[in-house]
Amino acid sequence: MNEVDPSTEQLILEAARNVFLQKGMSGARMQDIADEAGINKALLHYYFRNKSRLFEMIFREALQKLLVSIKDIVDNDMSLEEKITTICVRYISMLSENPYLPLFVLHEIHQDPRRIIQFFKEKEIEFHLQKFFLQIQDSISHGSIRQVSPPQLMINIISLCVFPFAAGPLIKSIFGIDQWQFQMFVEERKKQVPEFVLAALRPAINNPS
Amino acid sequence: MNEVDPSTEQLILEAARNVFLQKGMSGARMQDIADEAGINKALLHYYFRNKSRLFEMIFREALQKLLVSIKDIVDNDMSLEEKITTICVRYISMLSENPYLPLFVLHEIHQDPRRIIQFFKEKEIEFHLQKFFLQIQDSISHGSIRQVSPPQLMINIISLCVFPFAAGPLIKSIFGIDQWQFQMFVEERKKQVPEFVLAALRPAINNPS
DNA sequence: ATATAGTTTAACCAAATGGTTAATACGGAA
DNA sequence: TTCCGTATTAACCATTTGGTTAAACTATAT
Repeated sequence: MNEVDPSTEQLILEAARNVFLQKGMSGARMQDIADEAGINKALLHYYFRNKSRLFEMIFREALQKLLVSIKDIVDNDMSLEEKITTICVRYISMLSENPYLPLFVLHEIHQDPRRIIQFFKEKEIEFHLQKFFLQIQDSISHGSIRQVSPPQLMINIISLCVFPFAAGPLIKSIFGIDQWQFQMFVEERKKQVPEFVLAALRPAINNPS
Repeated sequence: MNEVDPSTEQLILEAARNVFLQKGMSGARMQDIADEAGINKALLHYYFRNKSRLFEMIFREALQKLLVSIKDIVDNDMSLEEKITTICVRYISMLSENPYLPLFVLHEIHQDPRRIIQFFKEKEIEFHLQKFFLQIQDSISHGSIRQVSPPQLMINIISLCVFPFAAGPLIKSIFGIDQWQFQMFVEERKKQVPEFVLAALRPAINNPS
């Protein structure tokens, strides 16, 4: 009796996830979510007080998936080269299964940047970031990669992984390809992007002084 | 009498631009736009039949600015290296002055991908694209850059230029920097990105067989 | 069986929102 | 001055939308 039937709650969350990720907070209608879940609209308010709360659940979950998976990948003892390759491959894979994640999160953060403030207090993103930056600096000092600003490099890597998903429909349209060909294109990037980044980091040919 | 007072129409478009770029189609309220323009809500409907039409104007204009500036840059007789550098510098500059453009356009295309179909019929994007791809192929054959898929390379370049703007608020938050420092960061990218791309394209050191 | 607690629904409500209308202000032509 | 067409507004309307309520349903324990 005191136990909540998880299936309904999960059903709603699943439906909300679909609708919110597709239409965003302002574009989503509670009725849409109810329909998608095959339940009455009032039931949404029974489980989740209001639209904002329901949205919050989905947004946090999405932000989590988007940021924490980076943290997890970065936070281990691989070499920089291995790490970069792993980030790209795993991150592109994750996004292939959640292609709407980036645009959704970016759009909602843009709507209200306060949405992230609290988040970073909890997780220790900055800490893990610092460690990664140090590793980059070490590789530079060591001469194994060429001089580059760690934050710039990091944004470069993220850009190359994430942007194609945010721009999915545009890319399909420009290249005149369908969903399936797009997936091939993205699959190809799992090889291309790490190659590209590592090539960009290779120290220039020694000047023969 | 027959002449429309341009100032009011422009005033509305300016206001609509601000509001739509900030909040998107579904998040924008006609009242917001009227307020922003300092006029009555009915006047919006007098000049532009309805919300969709007004939105269409702004969206087309935005898409135009985002895509045509690429075309213009790509369509000249520079060397590939010059062209890449020019694209990055000019495109990042343009986006610095229109930072909301990417997220707005990407989000609205995602909402309704049909919005682009018509657009590509008019412009000859594909044609210019083909020319650019051929130039890349030539450079590869010529051995002046290493083997790389032209579409992948193109998406790489666009990603590196555009993504930081789509992720502006997120980047500020992660790095704990303010608007001004972010602008510095972006300014720095005008150098970093072309450097990065050209380094990635430099042919590998000859294998000494 | 029936009381009880959690679950689900149909019907309803108030506010927000896109859009309309009729009346008014304005500015130049006659 | 007096028209007359354009520009502008206040008031209004219909629909949508987030949210509420009270009743009905379900299952379990006694």
